[in-house]
Amino acid sequence: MLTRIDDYRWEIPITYKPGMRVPGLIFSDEQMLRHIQDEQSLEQVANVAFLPGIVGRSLAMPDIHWGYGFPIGGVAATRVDDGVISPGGVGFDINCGVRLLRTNLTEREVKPKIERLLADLFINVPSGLGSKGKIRLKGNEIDKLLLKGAGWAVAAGYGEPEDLEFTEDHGCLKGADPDKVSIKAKTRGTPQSGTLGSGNHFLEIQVVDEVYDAGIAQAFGIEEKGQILVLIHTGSRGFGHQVCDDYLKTMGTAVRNYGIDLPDRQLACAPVNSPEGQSYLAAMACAANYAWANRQCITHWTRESFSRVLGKSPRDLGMRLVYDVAHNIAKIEKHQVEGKKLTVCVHRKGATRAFPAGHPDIPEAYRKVGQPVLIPGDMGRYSYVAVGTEKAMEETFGSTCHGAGRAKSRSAARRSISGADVAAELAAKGIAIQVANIASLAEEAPAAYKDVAEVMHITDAAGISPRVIKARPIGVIKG
DNA sequence: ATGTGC
Repeated sequence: MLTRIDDYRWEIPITYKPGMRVPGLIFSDEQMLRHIQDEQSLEQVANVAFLPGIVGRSLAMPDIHWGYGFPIGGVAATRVDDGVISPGGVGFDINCGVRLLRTNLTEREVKPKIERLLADLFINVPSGLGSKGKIRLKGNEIDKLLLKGAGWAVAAGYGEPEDLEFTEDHGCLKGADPDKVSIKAKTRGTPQSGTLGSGNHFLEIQVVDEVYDAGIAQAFGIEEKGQILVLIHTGSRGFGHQVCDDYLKTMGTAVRNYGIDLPDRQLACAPVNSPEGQSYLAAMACAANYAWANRQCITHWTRESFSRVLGKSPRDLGMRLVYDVAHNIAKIEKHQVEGKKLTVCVHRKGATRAFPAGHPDIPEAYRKVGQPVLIPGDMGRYSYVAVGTEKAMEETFGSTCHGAGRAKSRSAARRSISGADVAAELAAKGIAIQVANIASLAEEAPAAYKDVAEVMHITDAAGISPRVIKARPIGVIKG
């Protein structure tokens, strides 16, 4: 099924399955391929290549694993003129993403207070499955949040206007239309705004452990080993899930109405320019904005807790936002395809935008170095900051990986790993934890994930997102 | 990921 192009690129030829419109391209190496060879995820890469209007290649990042329709770690660009949009190419957790804060603090200052800090954060940042937040949205306030995203949160007193400058799309995707969102989605979303959620969502206090490119790190506000960072990983909670659910039904009907031929029902889609396609994009933008508002509120409470426990103002603590980037989203972007500038719908599902230096869509302060790419690992090992490149623009529509990728399913992890053992392992490594649900400790165990260092080795060597720094956790909040 | 499920 796979043809080796070079050490880090593997092709699924267009002839693999009749109906593929473009070849598949997987960024991986021999070692990583052993993890995925027997899974259905490669079949999903081939299936995505059937989508009407797909251009370039059906792409997969090194952290690819099986998902709904599209693989997680999949990227596909479709022509806006005559191509389709597919909710399965975005995922259930619309605008699941990562946000990184820098601080002036060092490990030495924080370590003695880590337990108090975690305890304060755990109370201040609502977390856990089905958890409700402390924001009370009344009347049509939810619609304003859906229209304005992170800007709503800042206007409501959660964070600083400067935060928006360092958020992808300033934390607000254009074209959001709350009228395209079901009452059910709004009902689920209203009490959950400003909550971390569960599963692999987390808030981590980390220490800079290795610096690969001091110049770029410096531009991002990361100065040295030992510096404290905060990484926040969450999405659009039940709201985005409901939006996805609603539109999968709509798209199921659209596939029949427009006579779209697909190898898998889960790839349900509609022409980008159809009423169904446009409605999904408008609802998806609402969910993206919900997630950005969510991460913005959590940022505010994080600053509050640090300030309270360390007895300094957030400004003195230097808790500036490095960046906030989505890894489950579809975006209308212009890309060079076979020598021509084309407007495409880039589906990034478990894939991070990685725009190069000079791109107008990245913050002015980073224009000379490129977009920060935030890659969470697992709670026992490390996470990375990388940077977007021109090569990513050429080869992957400006995209890269999004994390470690699971090595064991949730159920397999529960069967083979004990939560108590994980707690002991983390304690032995000096990593403090606060968990809403003890069962999630086994599911989220380091052993349930692949080594994110292997993933980053590939994206670095392939040139689509070179490493800038590595950070290790010293305190973890899990939903 | 998610009030784990039609």
